[in-house]
Amino acid sequence: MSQPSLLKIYESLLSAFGPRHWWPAKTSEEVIFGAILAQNTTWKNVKQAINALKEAEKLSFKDIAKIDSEELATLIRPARFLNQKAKALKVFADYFGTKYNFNIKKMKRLPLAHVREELLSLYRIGPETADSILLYALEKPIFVIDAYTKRIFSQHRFMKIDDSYEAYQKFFMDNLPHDVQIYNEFHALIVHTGYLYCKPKPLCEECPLSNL
DNA sequence: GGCCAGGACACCA
DNA sequence: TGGTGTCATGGC
Repeated sequence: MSQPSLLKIYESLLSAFGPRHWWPAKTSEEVIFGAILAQNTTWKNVKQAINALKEAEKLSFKDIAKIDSEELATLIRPARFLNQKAKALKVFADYFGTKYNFNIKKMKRLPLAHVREELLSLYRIGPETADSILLYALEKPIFVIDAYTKRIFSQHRFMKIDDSYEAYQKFFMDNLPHDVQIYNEFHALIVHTGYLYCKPKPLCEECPLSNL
């Protein structure tokens, strides 16, 4: 039996769940906060940290550049790894201010590969965080791979669970149109599917992907 | 009360 | 290079 195409999987998830309207943030900067804070953390905890920043009126990198590290760590405490993530936000704020004068439009104008390399050089910005920023904040056509993607697509035998981030990304980008909207929606649908059906104990019989 | 989340990184062989 | 420990919260 041949495997269904990625586009077909995308379409069936889209019809099962509808558009996810990602990323759940009001501004590009808020996307970047979320991308850093969401590392290996539940979104519920991330929201608490973001709300704390909002209430303290610190949800902008201009403010993060000025804030004391310990105060920042306290605000983002619910998002785990507070000291590391506080440092990551400070480092990003520094970079964003120095290089782009806190202007997201300046970043958007540059080529994807150039910005990706810059992002990857920053503290605690690895491939998933960099690509989330590129896709959801800067609207660049790059596919985001996360733990749910690996779980779902290894379980369905498209890939092996231990295949590299780059291998997964190549698989998706070689088999889908290079389209920001599709990459955005597909990854959002994968996370939604994973959250509902592909926890460590999978609920495959209830998952829409089991019908393919 | 234990398990685990929308990772990244350091350290060691 | 790859394998493993660390980071140090809060919801279910």
